[in-house]
Formats: sequence, structure tokens, C-alpha cells
Amino acid sequence: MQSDPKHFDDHPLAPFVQRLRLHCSLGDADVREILDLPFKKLNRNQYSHLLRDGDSTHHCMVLLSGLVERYRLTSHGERQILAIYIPGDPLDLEHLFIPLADDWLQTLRRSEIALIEHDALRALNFRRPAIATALICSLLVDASIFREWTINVGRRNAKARIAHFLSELIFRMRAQGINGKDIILPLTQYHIADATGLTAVHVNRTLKAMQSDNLLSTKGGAIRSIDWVRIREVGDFNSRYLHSNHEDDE
Amino acid sequence: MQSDPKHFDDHPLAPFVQRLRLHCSLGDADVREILDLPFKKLNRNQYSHLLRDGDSTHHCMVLLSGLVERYRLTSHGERQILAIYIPGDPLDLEHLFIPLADDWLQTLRRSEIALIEHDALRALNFRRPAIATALICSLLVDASIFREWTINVGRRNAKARIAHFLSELIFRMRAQGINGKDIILPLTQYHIADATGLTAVHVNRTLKAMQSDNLLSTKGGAIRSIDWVRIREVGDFNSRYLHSNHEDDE
DNA sequence: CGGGGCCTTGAGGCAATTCAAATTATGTGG
DNA sequence: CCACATAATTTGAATTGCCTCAAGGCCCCG
Repeated sequence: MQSDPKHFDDHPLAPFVQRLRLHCSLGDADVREILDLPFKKLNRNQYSHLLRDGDSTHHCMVLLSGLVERYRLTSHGERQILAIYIPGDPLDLEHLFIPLADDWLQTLRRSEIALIEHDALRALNFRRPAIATALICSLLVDASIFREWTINVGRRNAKARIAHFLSELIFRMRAQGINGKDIILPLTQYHIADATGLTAVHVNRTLKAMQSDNLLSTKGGAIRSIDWVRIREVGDFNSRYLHSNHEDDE
Repeated sequence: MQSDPKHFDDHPLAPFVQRLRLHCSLGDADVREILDLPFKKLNRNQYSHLLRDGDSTHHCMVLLSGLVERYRLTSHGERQILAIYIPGDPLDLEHLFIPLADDWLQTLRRSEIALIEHDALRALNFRRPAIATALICSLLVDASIFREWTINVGRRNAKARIAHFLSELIFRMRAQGINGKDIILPLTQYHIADATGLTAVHVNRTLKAMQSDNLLSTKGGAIRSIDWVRIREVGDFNSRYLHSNHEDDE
């Protein structure tokens, strides 16, 4: 951003750098090294699988555009979404260290993904300790988010769960500079249900109730905010667990 | 283990090495380096806090004996336990990379903890990449456990939740060589409730039902197994998410 | 204009909660 | 070793949040 703004902003991996910088400081030299990483661009349609439980890979994925979910299944086929990834997020950084996948990764809409070879990342980590630290920070913030999801599902009622889920997504998108006030989320109510540990029917009823509370609107399959401040309150959302240096005013 | 078994087994940090070796391979030289780490021993009574939300520290804690919980609170004071730590587990390794704590750590019984300075660990990581990798693996396995807890709380009924929770603890304890068949867990039903997203009253009723199913017994405030194999089935427990090289037969 | 997702609504049921109180353990000091 | 205080477990009764099952409607897309 400081050294060569134009080159930086145009670069496909710019959102990735921005994400890393939310939690860690990276010098210009580090940033340049990341942007110089060799990568392959992957285009995927909505609802295509990127990684399966048990897979092993030799590259890491970074989401460039679109939306991706991580989920796990019970043996009875019940689904729990464990994370929603937005542009800039690394999707499977952990497999730089752990060989086998234990979750599923699937696109929620048409998405672009950067594939970076493990070897290239490892070499970079070795050369640039600050980058290694940034990657690990990214993983650890994700872990903090996993914990927050556990308390969300375990200790909040339907309305608060949904509100918290939406608040987090909005906060993270804003921190990444995605969208402004009027956020459109391409999530079906089935997805919200699987992310919050509810059924789609109950999500529907709860969203209706939130609409009549003037908290949000659900026109045309997308969720639009009416009052994010109150949604946060309802969701008992406090951004501290995100360890983000992005200050979200309003 | 290979080089100097006696010295190794007697060493207070031996369980820590064993824990790391569950997920990563460490050479003898690496092991020796870990055992040579300078540390201070801390003794704590039951129910004393080790770390508070918002704290920042300059050392890492490793549990040597006893039991520790990690939890988070909603703004309404509802508690969700996010992890149970057993001897050998590092408790707050993430603060090697992230400055501020976002959870609470509390002993569940009289415990011994090793305090290792961040600087010492960082120096070791630099000197021994295999150890750095092992520490990160440990963090990533913990993250996988967090995700499993989310699906447990989000997508399983009371009986399965409790069974899964117990199965995981037993599995991990066995992998660490703690106890044999007859496991005694010093957990109150309030703790089980806070770990599974239930109320203590319902945990009580569910445990009673499990007793009459001949799954377990709850004599004297401790939970004893009757049939761990069936408890695992009831809990839909599959150890794969633990990424452990410990083969648990039976 | 027809079909398949997705959303919506209703009725009924049940798992888990809430509130309250009794009982049983656990621990402590005299 | 007993008496007392406190914590933990147990039980009951009533309630409710969320689920299940089922059907109907909407809307996008070919």
C-alpha cells in the first residue's frame, strides 16, 4: 500500500495481503514477496467442492472472489457449517502442517481461487519469518472464530445466533473492504440453519420475526440490513475475538 | 524415548513431548532440546484462574498434572467450555503469536503447570524447525477439536453430545497414557453441561438414562465407564479429527 | 410455461429448559 | 469424629423453544 499502491491494489493477491495485515504487521518487502508468489488461478461454479474430508494436497487455496463454506457431517448426515470464507481468506492453510483434511470445502457462489504450492509457501516462510508469523496468526484467528461459533451454537437462542452469525460476516467483509452499508448475502436459509445449528424452518420463522422487529429485510433471497447496530446487540456480538485492527465505527 | 529412556520418563516435560509426538515426529535431538527448556513449575489449587480474557503474558503454560478448562462467557453470563486440557497439553501456545487472550483458563483440580518463557520458545523454534512445526501442529489439532465441538453442540442430541464429549476425553487421556480402562473424571455435571451446551438438570437426567442403558456409572461424583465401545457409538465418535497416531484398540 | 429450488405457513410433538425443592455428598473446624 | 455449612446431585411439574412433518406458494431459469 505504501510502496506502490497501484501495483498493489490491482494484484489478485491483494485481498490476501490485506487479510494478513488485519492481524499482523507486514513490511513492504514482505508484501512484495507475497505478491510475487507464483500461483494458479482456479475458477469454480457455485456449489462445487474444493476439498473433501480425507484429501491431501500439495497446494494452499486463497479465496480471491466469491464465497466458500467449510463443513463437517455427522454419521447420520447432519451438516454443520464451521466457517464461511470471504475474499482474501486462506482456505486450507493448515495443510501446510497437517497432511489430511478433516472437513469439506465448497463454494457458495461462483468463485476464484488462487492455488499456491506448499513448497513455495514453505520457502517463503523460511526466508521471511514475519510472513510465517502472519500465516500462523491467520490460522489462530480462525481458531478463535471456531470457538466463538461453539459458544454461539451452544449458548444463544435462535435470534441471537443468527444475529451473531450475520454480524461477524458483516464485520469481516467490511474489514476486507467488501460492500458498504447494504450487504447482500447470497446465503439460503438452509445455509444459515447449518451454520447456526438450527433447522431451515426455524431460521425462516426467526428471520420473519427479525423483519417485523425492523432489524433486517430478506428481499429476493438476499439479506439486507436495516439496523446493523441493533443486530449486533441482539447477537451479543463483540468483535474482540476477531483480533482485527480494523476499527468498525457506526 | 530411544536415547535415554530413564531420563526421559522422569522428566516433568515428558508428557508435553509425548503430546507433540502424537501429531508430529520429533527426533531425539529435538526431544532433548525440549526437555532442556528452562521452565518454572507452578502449583495451583482447584478452580484457580490461570489466564483471563484480555490478559497478555510473556510465557506459555504446559499442563503437567491435573485438569484445566478453557471457557468463554456471553454478555449475559452464560458459560461455554471450549476445551478441556489434560497433562501434556500446552494451554496457551497461541499467545506466542497473538498478544491478547480471548478466553479464560481455569484449573478443574489441583494442577501443576510448567511456565516457559516466550523468548526461550521462540529461540528454540528458530533453532529447530521441526519443533516449530510440532507446536503449530498442536495448535491446529486443537483447532480441529474446536470445530468438532461446534458440530457436537450444534447437531447432536443430549445423549450423543455427552457421549461424544466423554469419548474424546477418554481417547486423549489414553493416548497420553493416563488411566486404563476405568477412567475417573473429576467433572461436575455443571461442567459437562457447560461443555455440551446443555443445562445441568438435563445432563443429570441424561446421565441417569445412560446409566440405566448400562453405558456408564456415576458413583461418587466420578464417571466410570461400563462400555466405552458403545459410548463411542452413541456419541458418533470418530477419532480421525484428532489426527493422532495413537491407535486405540478395543 | 413448466419445473425445481427455495421460501413460507400451519399444526402437533418433543427435547430440553425453567423454577423450585429435597436429598445426598463433601469438606471444615471444633 | 461429629456437626455444620456448602456444594453437588436428584426429582418433579410446568413451560417453551425448536423440531418434524406436510403442504402450498413464489420465483427464477430453461
